Amino acid sequence: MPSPSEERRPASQQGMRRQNLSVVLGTVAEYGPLSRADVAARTGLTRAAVSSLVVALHRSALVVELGPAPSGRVGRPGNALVLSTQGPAGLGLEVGVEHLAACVVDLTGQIRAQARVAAANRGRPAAEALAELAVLADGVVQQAVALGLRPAGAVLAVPGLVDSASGVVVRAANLGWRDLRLPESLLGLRLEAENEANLGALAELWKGGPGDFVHVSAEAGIGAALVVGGRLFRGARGFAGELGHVPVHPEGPVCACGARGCLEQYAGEEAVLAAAGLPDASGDWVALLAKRAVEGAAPVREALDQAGSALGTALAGAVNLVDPEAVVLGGAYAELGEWLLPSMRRELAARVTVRPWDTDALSVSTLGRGGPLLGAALVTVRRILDDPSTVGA
Amino acid sequence: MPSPSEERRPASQQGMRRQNLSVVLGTVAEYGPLSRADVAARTGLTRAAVSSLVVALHRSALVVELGPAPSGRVGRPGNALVLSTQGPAGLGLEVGVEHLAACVVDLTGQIRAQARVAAANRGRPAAEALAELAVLADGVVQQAVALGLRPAGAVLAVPGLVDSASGVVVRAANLGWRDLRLPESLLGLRLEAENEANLGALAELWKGGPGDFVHVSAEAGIGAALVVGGRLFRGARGFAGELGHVPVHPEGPVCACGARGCLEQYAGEEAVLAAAGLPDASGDWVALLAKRAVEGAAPVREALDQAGSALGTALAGAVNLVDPEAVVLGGAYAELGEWLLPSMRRELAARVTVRPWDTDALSVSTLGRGGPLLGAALVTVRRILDDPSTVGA
DNA sequence: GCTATTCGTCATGGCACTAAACAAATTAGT
DNA sequence: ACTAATTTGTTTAGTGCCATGACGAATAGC
Repeated sequence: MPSPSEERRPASQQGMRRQNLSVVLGTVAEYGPLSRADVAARTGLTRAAVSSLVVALHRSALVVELGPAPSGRVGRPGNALVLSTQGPAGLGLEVGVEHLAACVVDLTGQIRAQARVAAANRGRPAAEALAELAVLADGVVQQAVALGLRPAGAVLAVPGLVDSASGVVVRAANLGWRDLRLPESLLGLRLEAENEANLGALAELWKGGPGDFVHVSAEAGIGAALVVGGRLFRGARGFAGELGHVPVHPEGPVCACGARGCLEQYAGEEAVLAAAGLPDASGDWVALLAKRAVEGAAPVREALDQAGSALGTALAGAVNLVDPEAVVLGGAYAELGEWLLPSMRRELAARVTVRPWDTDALSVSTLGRGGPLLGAALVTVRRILDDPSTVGA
Repeated sequence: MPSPSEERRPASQQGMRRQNLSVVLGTVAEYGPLSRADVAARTGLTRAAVSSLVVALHRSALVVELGPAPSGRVGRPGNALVLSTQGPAGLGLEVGVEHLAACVVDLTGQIRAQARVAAANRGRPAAEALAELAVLADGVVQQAVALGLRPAGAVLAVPGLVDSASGVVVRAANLGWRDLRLPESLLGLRLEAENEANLGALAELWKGGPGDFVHVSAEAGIGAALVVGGRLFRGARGFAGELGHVPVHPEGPVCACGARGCLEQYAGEEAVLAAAGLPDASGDWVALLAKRAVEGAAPVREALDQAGSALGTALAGAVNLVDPEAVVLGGAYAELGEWLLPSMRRELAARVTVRPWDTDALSVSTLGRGGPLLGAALVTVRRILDDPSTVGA
């Protein structure tokens, strides 16, 4: 009794066309300026087929020709194709506890317009925050339009749990949001929400990271986004990546979640601040910790070392289970990497023993706090690259 | 700079044909006897297209017609199609520490021929074991051929690490195998090797389990196969699922792997036997433990309860990370489920708190020790169902 | 200037599916 | 019992997409 594998969709000629459009566009995107003949050679399609596909991509403003350029080689020079920097684009939005942000990214992944404002969103009515965000976004979109870009979709990064099927924000504790259904569109664009840690991981992936990694992101809670085979792994119900509640010391202190010895009890915001002797810190506590650590405050450094140790232990379990190519420290903790990494590496080296483990496989995200917003904008861009046929002429 | 997603293969008309063959065959496989019109309705293909595809599938002996049967409804009755039980089949092989086994499974997943012999394979030269296995397999294949079946591939279940890219058995400690390259073919069939725990999980999946689960399998070490979206998840290097070396008590006893407090130190064979007061047990230690537990031996029950507790703690971490639909206890420990489950459930309930967790989501495999062998045979069958075009006329 | 080479396009053909018509086989109704 | 209606499976024509091969265009080397 063979089981239902995936959805069983028949292949059609249109599907074939769709896929080949994506193949050509993806090849151009990945391997820089390429002539039609280059694309044909790389993909296995014929030059004739590539030509026909390029016509369609050109009509949708997805690729542009650079014009014939002397190649130095014998023969007629090719007409190089590149991704259009004036075509469809992605709009990324972010609601943080203390800020709002928006940006537009073109097909090449470059940020072309952005804006950010401080805002006290903790406990603020969602509608109010979203209204202010819409104004911010409108300005960014107008800048982008002036540059010849045409945003094709909007994705909102939320610091909380998002049900990816329904798009409902199940809860975002730091904002006080609960079971919030977002409007379906914003500025005439389809609007989607996604967890910010996931988006940070996607940004990391799409900006050249490896195809399999664990992206640790500590903001409010401690989350881990799993990227598997170039895709974000959401789990059966979309709750994958709750690294913060992996048991580290099974008999440890009781966590807010009810269990004992969760990672958050050792490496969460509250725990670290308490250990550092700054239990009442508020605002940008990460920057505060970094500042004190730079200054050489021993208790702070000690606290971060302990937190890194706990993180490393939990991650060792994750690495043993999931066998990722790399582990990336992102989100707010990226800025504390200097003090967290040594003990994290120590634990990983000691506990990942059954397979080869390179300490350099643990690294700090280069995107910093901008990751989620960038990832949000890139969702739309990647969707276009994956299926160019959705873009109208 | 968009990143390389997957391999970028152009779609061709042959590819379209391949996929639609698979769609039709898969639909027939999943939804029982179906007329061409039924298949067309279910898949969205036209009746004409289905007819053409069925001709090809029939030629490859993959489907057979049952003949027109009165349907009770108005109109010409359909000619029901079912999977052939006389066509291509899969050969599964198994080398255990104390046995050899082989079986042939038809397209419907039914075991049609099997054999099993006791054999002392610990430390035995691999060539010798494989030679005996070949004899066993030959007999099974002859039975299958007499039933009209034609095995199309052989898969060997090995209690050890298999590099899935090269097919080399990196190490199988209990057999004493190390970096062993298996012959490319056996009885004229292409031969592949795969870890037995993975195959057990695949059998579970293909015999109707959910599409996302963690399959715990304790034989020599403790392994966990992750099934994600209906596929076995192997990790970046193929080493995913090392549940046995997830840290449970970070300061615990030193494990053979060099780390401290690995799960194996609490729920591995040695640890459990020692705790049960049977440190010198050998042979079928699982059966021995089960027997003593049934008899009511308190130290044995206590030892199993402790082991279950450690298993549950480690699994709680895994569930928090991976969010599976279910956890299945398979392999040798399946037979000890009665005594392991209560404490496992207790830990899971206490530590999986952030998401809903149903205690029934932890269950014991119904396949028992036959899982890996069945899974091995099913690999070939599934491959045919996934790409029927590989089957010659 | 001539040849060789490479690029992009055009014309032709093949393949796989859709669309529509048709023959076959059954039920329902008069 | 005969006709109408319905459903099945096949047949025929048509469409879309890619492969093949030929052609003009543009360049380097001689």
